[in-house]
Amino acid sequence: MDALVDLTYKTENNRAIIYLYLIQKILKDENFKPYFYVELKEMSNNSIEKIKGFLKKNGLFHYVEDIEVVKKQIHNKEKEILKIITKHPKYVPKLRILKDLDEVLDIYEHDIPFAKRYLIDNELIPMTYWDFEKNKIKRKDIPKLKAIAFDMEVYNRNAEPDPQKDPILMASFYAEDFKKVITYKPFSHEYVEVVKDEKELIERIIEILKNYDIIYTYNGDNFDFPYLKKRAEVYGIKLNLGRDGEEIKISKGGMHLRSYIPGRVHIDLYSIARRLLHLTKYKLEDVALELFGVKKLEVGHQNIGKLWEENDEKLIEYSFQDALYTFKIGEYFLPLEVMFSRIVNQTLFEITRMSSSQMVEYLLLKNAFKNNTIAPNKPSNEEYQRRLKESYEGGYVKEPIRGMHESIVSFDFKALYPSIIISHNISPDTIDCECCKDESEKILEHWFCKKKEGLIPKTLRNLVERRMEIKKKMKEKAKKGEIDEEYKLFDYEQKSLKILANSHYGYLAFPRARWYSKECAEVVTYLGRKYIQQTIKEAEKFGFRVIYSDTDGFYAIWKEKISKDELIKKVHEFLDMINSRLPGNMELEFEGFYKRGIFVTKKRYALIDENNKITIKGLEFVRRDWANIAKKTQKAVLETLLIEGDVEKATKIIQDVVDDLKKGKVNKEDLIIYTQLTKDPKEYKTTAPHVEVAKRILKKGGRLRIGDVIGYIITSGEKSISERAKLPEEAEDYDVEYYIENQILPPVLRIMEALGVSKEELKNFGKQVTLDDFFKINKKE
DNA sequence: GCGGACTGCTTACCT
DNA sequence: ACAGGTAAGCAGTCCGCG
Repeated sequence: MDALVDLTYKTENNRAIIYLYLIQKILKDENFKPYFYVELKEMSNNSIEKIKGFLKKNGLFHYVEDIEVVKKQIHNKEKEILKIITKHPKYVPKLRILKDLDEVLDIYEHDIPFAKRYLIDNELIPMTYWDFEKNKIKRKDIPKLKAIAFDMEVYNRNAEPDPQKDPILMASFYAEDFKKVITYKPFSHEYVEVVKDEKELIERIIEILKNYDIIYTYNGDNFDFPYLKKRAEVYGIKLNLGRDGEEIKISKGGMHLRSYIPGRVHIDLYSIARRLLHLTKYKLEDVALELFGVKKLEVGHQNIGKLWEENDEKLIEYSFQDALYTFKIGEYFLPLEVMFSRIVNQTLFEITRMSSSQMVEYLLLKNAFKNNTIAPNKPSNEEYQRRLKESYEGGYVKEPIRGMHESIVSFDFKALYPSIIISHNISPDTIDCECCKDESEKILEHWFCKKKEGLIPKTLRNLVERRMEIKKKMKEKAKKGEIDEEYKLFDYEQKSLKILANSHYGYLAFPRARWYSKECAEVVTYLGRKYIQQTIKEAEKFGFRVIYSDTDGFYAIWKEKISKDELIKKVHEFLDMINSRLPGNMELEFEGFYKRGIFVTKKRYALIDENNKITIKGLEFVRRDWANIAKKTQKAVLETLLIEGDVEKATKIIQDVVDDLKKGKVNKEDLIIYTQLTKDPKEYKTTAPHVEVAKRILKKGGRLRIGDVIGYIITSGEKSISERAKLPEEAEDYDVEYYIENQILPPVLRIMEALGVSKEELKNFGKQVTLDDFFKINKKE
């Protein structure tokens, strides 16, 4: 029983050999050859001879192993093209020059990495117990792999650690069978292992990591492994961590680094957490708190050197917890990533570093290969720039009826865009086809092939059908009370299928996509708007009052007072009517019932259900760029209004917070405003608080990366807000007026105003509780 | 010269 | 580095005003 864990290729005798790393052994495939396609203006022996002549003349012919004529689907037609098979992947870039020949129209699939190509062309599913004789799945459970979490602490002297000078202090490990902090200074802690010096530490790290299949890190791609490598170089040690003794490969993947260990799976959880969670900050402790509700011990990077010198055991505990929670987070994300790896058919290492558009693209490449279809090329830079400028209309958003509503029901379309794409066969290879030109019905001047299913609808239909099957199995299991391991795996699988299905529409309009089609994306949103608007019209006709709608769903109340049971009955009558009219697999669903809801503006509202569960959308409470004190106050006000409808009490809450702020009774942490740095501080055209803070951090020699989230406090003074923004550790006070006028009051006042509480009324409430500053604001408008 | 209105840039959200 | 639609803050500029 074995499974494919990783795959790469190596060069032996100038030949590329595919290495398949299974759990038990390593297999080699020496027969798979790199290739790409050449489309000729005219397929003829003469043209082929000219190409060969050109290659010979330019000393390129020895790169070519063979040239075949193959029949492929290209530009929606079957056509003979050349398949140029080369002796090594590195020759493919050199042979791209063929593109410029007179005889050649274009070249294709010349930029697909060789190991990925192997998985596209071969039926082999990674991370699955596989029958290598019969070439099929043996079992669906996740292969048992030995996993370890790894983390290092590094000396620092009030600045970024410098790998030329600053040593690694300790390494922590967490695995089921190995929990240790290894260092070279005596510390007393149950998990400490002491070695002689840093050199021995590095050797020990290598020795330990070589026992595991999966290595979890938190930012290991960009920090731990590159740093370890540089320190190892200082001692002349090679990081031969690979299964076959290969060295770790640290390469640039776009703006970031990636640390690849052949034959093992290095999973960096930082990028995964950023992709799959939705948090204010993404430090290890933030993620641990979110996922497990535990407060991890924190020491702050700048204190590590000091703690080390003081021999403080806290450092050991901190380091140990880093490894422990990295492991836990790894376990948490692994199943979903395994499902992506299986569905997209790429290795776990690659999958954990792919964006959703990349996953969609590799899935489409796989399906295109199965359909004998040539993949379109990635856009040139000019084409990319052209695409960037293209825009089109998106989803429909209805202006909400502002204020409080009671007994609200919500409806939404089940997977609106995927179902539109499938039902209307919308795809770059079906749009405006020659064969259906005289098709009577046109959508935005376009039509879609009626004879052949497009690549994207076909791929989507496969995802949707697989998901429905799994959901069915899950239902059966749940009925039998079998909420077991298999059930949980089904759940991960259906989740990953859903995520992939939902990514296809965005991919169509992604300017770097191979299968880009603005026209297709435009038709999808057009039909989406049409369906939701028609459904809203029908709902109104039926007797609902639609309060608000956004893209694929809407909130409604019944036109007159009725009981909840009657309302739910109306809901189902309406659904039956609508669904009987909808085409294909499109379906409107009942999403939920809410006792009350406050609608403020488009994309900003709050609801409460029968269990007093509150849902808040778009309001400041859910935004990271507001101080916690402002968010907490808004939440308290919303709760009071939604549960009790008591405006006066809400006013009192606000007054109390204002008083606390004035008295300086508010926690510093509650005053921090978090804002993401989205570009290099130099690039900003405007002055903004977080940018000013970022510039100061850099001036002091601190490290900042694009994408980092900066926390700051507005301190008192006369200058602009940006100039008064300070890092929490350097802020000595806070600007009371700023926090009252710019943080606390705007979010709560917007809600009060939505309820029609006039400024006059607020003033009166204020007088009763002797508010003073509260009214200053009201005066403002 | 002043204050409010308006604009551009920016962020983070919703679907 | 999947899309468009949207609200809102801050900084800077415009505009009216005897």
